[in-house]
Amino acid sequence: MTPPPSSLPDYVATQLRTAILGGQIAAGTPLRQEDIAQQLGVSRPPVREALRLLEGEGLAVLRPRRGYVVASLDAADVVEIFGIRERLEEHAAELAAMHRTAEDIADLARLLEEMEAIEDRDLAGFAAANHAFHARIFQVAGRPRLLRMMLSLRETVERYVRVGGALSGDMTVVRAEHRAIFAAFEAGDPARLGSVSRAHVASTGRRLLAALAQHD
Amino acid sequence: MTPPPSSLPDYVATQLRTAILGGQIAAGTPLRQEDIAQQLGVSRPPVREALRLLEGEGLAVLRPRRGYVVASLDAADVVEIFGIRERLEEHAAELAAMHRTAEDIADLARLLEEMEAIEDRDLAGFAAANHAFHARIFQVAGRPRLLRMMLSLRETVERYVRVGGALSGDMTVVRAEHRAIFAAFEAGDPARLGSVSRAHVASTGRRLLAALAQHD
DNA sequence: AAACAGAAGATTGAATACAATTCTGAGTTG
DNA sequence: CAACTCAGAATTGTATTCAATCTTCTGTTT
Repeated sequence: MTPPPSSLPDYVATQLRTAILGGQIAAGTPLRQEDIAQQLGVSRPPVREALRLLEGEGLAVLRPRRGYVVASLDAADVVEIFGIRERLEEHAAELAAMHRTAEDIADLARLLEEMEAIEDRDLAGFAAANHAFHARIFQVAGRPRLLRMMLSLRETVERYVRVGGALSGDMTVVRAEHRAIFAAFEAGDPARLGSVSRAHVASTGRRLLAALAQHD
Repeated sequence: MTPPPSSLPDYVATQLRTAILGGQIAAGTPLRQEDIAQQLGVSRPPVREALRLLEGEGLAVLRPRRGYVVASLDAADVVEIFGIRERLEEHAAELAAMHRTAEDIADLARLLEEMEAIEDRDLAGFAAANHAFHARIFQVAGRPRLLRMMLSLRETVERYVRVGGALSGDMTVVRAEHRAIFAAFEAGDPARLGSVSRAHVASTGRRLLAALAQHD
C-alpha cells in the first residue's frame, strides 16, 4: 500500500511517526538525534531532516539549541483541530456528493459493510475500517491538498483518540452516523452529506474531549 | 516585527520564501543546493533543511535524487486552495465576531482607515494593508493553527495574485467588501461576518482565476 | 544547609568530506 | 542523418568531523 521510503529522511520520519502515533513515544519526550540515528542505523543529518518534516506536520516542536520534543496537545488544541476538521470535512463531503459515480457508491457500500462486520471490541480494526471509509469519500472529492491537510490533522489527534479511548463506548451512535453518511452519499445530496459529515466530526470531537476530561 | 531567524535553516528558508513569493524564482525552477549555499554564504546541510521546510509549506517539491524545484500551481490548485480558504476564513470570522473586544474594534477601524487612504495604484502598499487587516481578524479568533494554515495557503497563491494582477481593476468592489466585513465585525454578528468574509475570499478567487485565464 | 559559581560532559548546530546516482555531451554505429 | 552508447561532469544523498551552546554535577561560599 505505502511505497517504501525512497530516502533515509523519509524512512526515519516514517519510523518516528508511527512510534509517536502508536504511543510508544509520549508527548514531551525529547527526541535525541544521536539516539535515533544509532537505533535506526543511520547518521545524524538524515535524522535532522526527518525531524524537520515532523516539525512541519506538527508532531514535533523545536526549541533552538535544545532539540526537538514530541508535541503535546491540550484541550484547546483539540477544540481547534476539530473545529477546522468540521469545516474541511463538510467541504469535502459536499464535493464528494457532487462528483460521486456508481462505482464510488458500490465501493463505499462495501467499506460500510466491512465496518459493520467488525465487533465493537476490536478497536484497532474498527479504526482502520473507519479510516478507509472516510478516506474513500475524500478520494471522491478529488482535492489532494485538502486530503493531505485532513490526514495531517487526523494524525495529530489520533494518538489521543487511542489513549483516551474515545472510540469505545457508544459505538451505536458512530455506526448510525456512518449509515447516515452513506445514505446521503448515495442520494448525492451535497448539503445533506455536508451537514451529516460535519456533525459526525463534531460528535467525534465531543467524545474525545469528554474522554480526555475524564482521563485527567 | 518578525524576529531574526534563530537558525541558519530558518534564515535560508526565509530568503528562499521571499524570493519565490516575490517572483524572483519562477515556478519549475530547480533549486540547486550548492548555488543557494554559496549565494547565502552557508554550507549545504542547512540548505537541505530549509528545503524540507519549504516542502512542508508546499512551495517546493522534491523529486528523489533529482533535487527540488519550485512548486507550480495550475487553475485546479487555485480552485482548491480558495475553496479551502473560503471555509477556514468563514470559520475564523465567526470566532472573531464572538470574541472581539472594544480594543479589537478600534484597531480594525484604524487598519481599515489606513487601507482606505492608500491609492489604487499602490498595489504593494494595498496588499500589505490588506494583509494586516485580515491578520488582525484572525488574531481575534485566537486559533494559532488555523492562522498558520491560512497564512500558508495565502502565501502559496500570493505570487500568482501578484503576477496575475488580480488586485488591480475593480478596487471599489474590494473596498466595499472590506467595509462590509468591518461592519459585521463591529456588530459582533458571527453569521454575517462569516458569510461576508467567505464571500470576500470567493470573489478574490474568482478575480484571480479570471486574471490567470486572461494571462494565458 | 541552601544557593550560587564554575567546570566537565553531553547535545545540538554547522561545515567538510565522501559515495552514489543522474544528467550531459561527444562519439560511434545502424 | 538519427539514435544509441558510454564516459565525464555535475548534483544529490549520506557520513564524518569540528565548533558552540546548554545541561548537570561538584565544590565552595554565605
